[in-house]
Amino acid sequence: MKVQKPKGTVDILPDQSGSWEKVEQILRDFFKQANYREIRTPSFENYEVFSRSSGETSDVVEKEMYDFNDKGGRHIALRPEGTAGVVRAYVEDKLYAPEVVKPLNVYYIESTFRYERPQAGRQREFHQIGIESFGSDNPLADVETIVLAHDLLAKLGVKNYELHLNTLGNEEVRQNYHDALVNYFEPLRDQLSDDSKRRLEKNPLRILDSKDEQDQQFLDDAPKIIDYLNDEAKENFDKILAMLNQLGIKYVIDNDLVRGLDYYTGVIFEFMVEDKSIWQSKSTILGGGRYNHLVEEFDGPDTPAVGFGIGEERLMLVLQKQNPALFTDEGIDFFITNIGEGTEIKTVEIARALRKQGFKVQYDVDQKKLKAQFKKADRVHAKYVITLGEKEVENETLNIKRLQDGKTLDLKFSDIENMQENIAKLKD
RNA sequence: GCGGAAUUGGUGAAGGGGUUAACACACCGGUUUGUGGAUCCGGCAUACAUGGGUUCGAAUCCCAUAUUCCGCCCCA
Repeated sequence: MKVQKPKGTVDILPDQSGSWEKVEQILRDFFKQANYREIRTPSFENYEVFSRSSGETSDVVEKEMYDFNDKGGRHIALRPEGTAGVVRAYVEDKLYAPEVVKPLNVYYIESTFRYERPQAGRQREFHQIGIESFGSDNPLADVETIVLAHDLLAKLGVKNYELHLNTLGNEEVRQNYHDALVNYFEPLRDQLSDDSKRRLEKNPLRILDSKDEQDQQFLDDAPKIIDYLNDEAKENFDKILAMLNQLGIKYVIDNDLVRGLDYYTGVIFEFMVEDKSIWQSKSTILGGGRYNHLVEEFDGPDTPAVGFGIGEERLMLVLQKQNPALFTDEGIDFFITNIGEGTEIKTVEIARALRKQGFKVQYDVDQKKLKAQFKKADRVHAKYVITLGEKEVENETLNIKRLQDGKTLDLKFSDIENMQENIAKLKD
């Protein structure tokens, strides 16, 4: 039977998985330092969880949802982004309960799915890393989220990133702006693309996102949200900007920034990376913002929230260029070669003793010739080779060779118990 | 969802209708058998993405399908 992975999926092979582990470990440690704890939610949800939260007219819902009917006739979708499932869990599992400390801070690292035409850096199954903070409407919560995003990228070694900021105001602002857009576009209806005609009904904000040439000509003169901010929204945005200034975090205000999902309500942001060796133009690797009504949308209590998501594949692509140290193979500490009658059990015993001390140790289960064992030791990048022959077993000696320079050292079996110290006797 | 290009062994690939599919790297074995990364010798695709078709004959031509890559849309 000929097997092939489904379109748009990838295998992360052992040569690559090590760097993924390292990156994820850095992320987990970082999140925990800020007291964000992990949340794990299902890979699939009822279709409505995503369609309602992301917006019926969003591209994600209109054409990228990986959905199907299961054997029980339920309309299911694989998650296209991380936030909706977390919000669903927040409501369903009653994390809004007073005994849960607020804000409730969570992070996730998970597979995400979009039914799209694959390309480099775009897959049907990919990985998203994100954080969400529930319960605070204070601008400091927005700042904390942005600061974490900023510091995380810095800690990972990402360079040349630029923080883009915009605000969608609050409910009143959105309503006024919505009306302004409708008033502006309605007379032009006949000249808009079919997509935008539909958007005009359902979500005029998304017309601004249109790349259709037919629509483009009208966008420049369309109302700008910045002109519709009321005092409260303006004050809120200004507070955020002021704090970022005081913290020395650089940003650019981007009035055209409209994120692809409909649930955002206040500040929205993207971290874009420019690296000509990867992408022609700037690419977003992290995006997020405030979404104050999603919890209510799912019949939970009025709960402000803010968060961000990172595309792990894109992050890895950038890190491969910008932080190659994460992609080196450190190899193992000891490779034990053995030759001669009755040496294999002692080999296993030594391996176990060394592993118990935390060393990475391997021996040749194929029991090939000594030369072949040495070759294998080279190939797995072993630092030291211990050679165990009948002579060594008899005399209880340990013959150690450092592959890097060929220097050798003879120890006793009893020295194994404290290898860290004894190996240091090998002089340079 | 639309447009374009590709697909030969573990890898990089040559070959553009004629019958042992070149070469290189990697790997395996040997180089007199207890010490690696060198040299030398030998081995390594009944097979050219899959399925049809044209032909006396196809990896080479045609069609379909699959996958990958590039661009658009959009995004992570």
